[in-house]
Amino acid sequence: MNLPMDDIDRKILRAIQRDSARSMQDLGDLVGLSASACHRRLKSLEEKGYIAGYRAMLDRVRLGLSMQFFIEVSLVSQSDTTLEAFEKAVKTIPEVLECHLMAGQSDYILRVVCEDATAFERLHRDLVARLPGIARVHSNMSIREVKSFGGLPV
Amino acid sequence: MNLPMDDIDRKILRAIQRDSARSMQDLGDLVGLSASACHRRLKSLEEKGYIAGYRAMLDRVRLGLSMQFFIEVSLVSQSDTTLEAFEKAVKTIPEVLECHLMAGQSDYILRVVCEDATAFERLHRDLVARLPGIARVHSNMSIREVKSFGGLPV
DNA sequence: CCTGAAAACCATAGCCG
DNA sequence: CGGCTATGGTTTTCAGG
Repeated sequence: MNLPMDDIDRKILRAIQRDSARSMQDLGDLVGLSASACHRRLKSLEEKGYIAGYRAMLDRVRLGLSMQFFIEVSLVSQSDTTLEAFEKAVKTIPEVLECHLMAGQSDYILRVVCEDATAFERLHRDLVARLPGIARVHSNMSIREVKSFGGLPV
Repeated sequence: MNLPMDDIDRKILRAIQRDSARSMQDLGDLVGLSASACHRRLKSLEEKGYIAGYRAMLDRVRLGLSMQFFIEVSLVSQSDTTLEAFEKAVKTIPEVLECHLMAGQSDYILRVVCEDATAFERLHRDLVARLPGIARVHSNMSIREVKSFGGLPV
């Protein structure tokens, strides 16, 4: 169940994490297999849990979400209740795309997006108002996505 | 071409960014449309550039990439040549999933993944060796993904 | 702009090397 | 395990409201 992944499996994973809209025929051609053999491999990889799902990637800028921030948040305490309350609240805010609990000082890093400066002011106020237990907030704006997520190294 | 996006379009985008493997029939049912009408809407959204692509999301932990870092990098200078050399090099390192040029001090934030502490030591040395113009590096480890990317707010 | 049916296409299972 | 073939389902197109 675990390790038996060969070069063809890796090729399949590499291919579909860049573009999952290909036909089995095309995918097979790409990795050097017939469509049916390729399909069998893919199903097996899915069953073994290597594939978490299939999604459409939307164009952030096209949707008007041109600003992106990494916001560092420190909490007033690191008690379980404080952390749990914060984490529960953070999950309900759509502009917060991701939230990571960081090693070191029990800080969080949030990745947020919004339309423009006005929207960010609103969002910032909203975050401070709705997230409980905040001690410090520091916003870092991304000027440019130099390298965008293009898949895991497999 | 730009604004005419109604509630059904948004429902379609919300649905496919969570799961793009549904049939047109199911997607149509979900948004209250026949398969053909839904298909026409989807094609139109693609043509208008709202959809950047379709991808398989791989399971990071299942692939053994259990560690994740946000690495802050400062460069020795902010001349165009320094920045360009750094950015070109950063794109070639597979473990660097993303790289952002940050506002403020011409710093970068890199999101990197790796297997374990040993792999991180290797990767860290590799980064310092291969990325030109580095003045300072500070690695922040994510202990836990509190909220994982689940799509843009649309 | 939608629905519903027809046509083209594709995923998928069975069977044999 | 992989290839080939057949079939059922899905996407995609088209006629009509």
